[in-house]
Amino acid sequence: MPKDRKVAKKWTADEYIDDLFQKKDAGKLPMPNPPFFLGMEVFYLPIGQDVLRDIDMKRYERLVSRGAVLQRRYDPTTATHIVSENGAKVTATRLGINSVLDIPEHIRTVNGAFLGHLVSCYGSGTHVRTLPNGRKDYENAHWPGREDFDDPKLAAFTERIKKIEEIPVAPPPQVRRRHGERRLSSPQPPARSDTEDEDEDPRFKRNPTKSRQLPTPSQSSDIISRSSSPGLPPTSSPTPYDDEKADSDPLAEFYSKAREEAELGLNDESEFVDYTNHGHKRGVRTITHTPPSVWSVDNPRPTASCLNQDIIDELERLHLIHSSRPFEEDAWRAFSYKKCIRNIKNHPIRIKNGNEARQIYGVGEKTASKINEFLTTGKISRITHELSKGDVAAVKLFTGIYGVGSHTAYNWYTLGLRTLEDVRRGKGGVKLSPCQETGLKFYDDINLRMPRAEAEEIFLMIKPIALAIDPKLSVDIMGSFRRGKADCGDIDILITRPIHDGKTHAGVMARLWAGLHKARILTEDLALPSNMEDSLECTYRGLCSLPVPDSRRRRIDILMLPWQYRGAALLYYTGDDIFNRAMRFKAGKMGYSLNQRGLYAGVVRNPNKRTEKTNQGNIVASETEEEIFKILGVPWQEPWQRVRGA
DNA sequence: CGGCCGTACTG
DNA sequence: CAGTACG
DNA sequence: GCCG
Repeated sequence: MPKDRKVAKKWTADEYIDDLFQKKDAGKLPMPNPPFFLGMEVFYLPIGQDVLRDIDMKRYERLVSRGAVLQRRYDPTTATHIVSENGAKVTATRLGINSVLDIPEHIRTVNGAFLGHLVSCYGSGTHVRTLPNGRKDYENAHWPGREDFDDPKLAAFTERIKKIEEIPVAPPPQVRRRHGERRLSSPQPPARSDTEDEDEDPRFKRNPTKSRQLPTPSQSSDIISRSSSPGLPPTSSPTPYDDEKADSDPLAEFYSKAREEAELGLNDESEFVDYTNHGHKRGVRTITHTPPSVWSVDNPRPTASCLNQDIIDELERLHLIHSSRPFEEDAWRAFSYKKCIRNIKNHPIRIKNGNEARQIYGVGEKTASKINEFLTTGKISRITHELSKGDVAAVKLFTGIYGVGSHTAYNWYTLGLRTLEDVRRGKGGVKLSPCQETGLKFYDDINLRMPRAEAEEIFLMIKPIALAIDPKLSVDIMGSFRRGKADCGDIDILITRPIHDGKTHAGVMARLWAGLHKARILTEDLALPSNMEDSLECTYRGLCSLPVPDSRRRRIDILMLPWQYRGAALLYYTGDDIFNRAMRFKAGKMGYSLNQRGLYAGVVRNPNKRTEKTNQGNIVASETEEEIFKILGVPWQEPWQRVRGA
């Protein structure tokens, strides 16, 4: 019984939620009116990992008794609200996402004070009429509305408010900062006002009392960020790096290393399969504070940190330079820089010199010395030199055209083309493929991300059209949408069909394609499946738009696959790409091969031709994502936790 | 020194 | 086949 | 460009 404080039962959140709903179902929970949380699905993130505070229990109860549904695990696809008293970084980490900015826009994020606020505003209901029989008439009642959750005093994360305001604004130009300069800290409104709330304990307002547990890197970086503007090092504040270092550095230092080493075939406590065959498993064991598993895919990565943002900006430039050049070596250099960037983003403490950078997995001698150059001189001469040539800018511009990669772009540059207008005019005699024509025509639209809501809206128009063709089709929206992202670069739809009645979805793609064009949802095709007519497995790529005036073109991919492959297909089509690579990499090291059709054992490859398979192998798993995770020894991760890239 | 994911569509 | 794209 |  939660009320018996004397008994002092320690409740975990899950237990308490279960208990609450049991009571509610049994009619034992008092249900005060009005039920103004009806329709809300809340993920409440209490402070501390295990034992609930009294205040949290009280709030849980209040939420449930007023009609809210509580999520045991965060699910962005159904959540309407997140309540968190934690800082942005801790919250992001515990939601399994990179940043609170990845929380879909429609989900309101509020702090714990919101409950008291709502109760005080609406506690007895506003405009609720009491009927003669004593019951209440809620017909014209005034419920807490959007504005209540937008109240800055109740907003959990000011950065989300900022983000919503910023949406129409174009991305800011990259500002060069010299060494030693800090970013302008934008005037941040106070994160929270110390409201006089009925049940607020001021001790818990700000500091996530880092409870007796080992500090995690994200926790410590959270504290750093809160001591000044979000995500930035304190200007001259009393939180010197050394203090942080003393407490989180030794662990933090090698988290990304551990994760990355993992990716490359070191070990995992639970599995402990000797993938490397090197025999000295102990070396890894000496790391006592590592997360339970060290494979990259096994642990949701901690929050991105902006501590080393200036360094990352420089590495991004190096990445851009090399990805602009159509040579294989450059492609791999770009690959390396991307890896560096990922790992440095995960590095929870400020890098002070090249030596420190060199300790980070993925940062080699060359990059470390470049970082050192940047930290001492404020610039990297190599970057200045390379960028002065002008090819990088042109290639970047041209590769923005769908269907134009670094080779084509670089050729055009060599031919003297510099602008999109040059391309349009066919300068230098360049000819565009049909798909590139479309890419050029809708250059701006294609390079723009769409709000999550629009992706959903388009999907909800497509789904019934598909189901009209065959009501038994399974039609899902995948990609960044399924990962719960607030905005989507494209719409990914996976279609398949159960086989248990002996029928198939053969020919559906052709009919759907026609139907979607007729409905004016599909506007242009980029790549048609080779055989839409009767294949069970095909890919469509194209553009679509909401069939209303002035709507933008959006990229859409439709993938069809046999039912048996559904799990592997979900896995593939959900991504993200880095997560997929890591899974495939791990599969490879374990002697499997993973693709969108399944996990295969015994695949033999031609040692000369990398992609060529001498032996197809036997399918081991493919019907569900879970079995694939299980066989690969990867702890289950929800789609929105599968984020490895930026 | 070789590997760095594995596949589908275009022309 | 090379080039580009997808997650 | 980094790693084994």
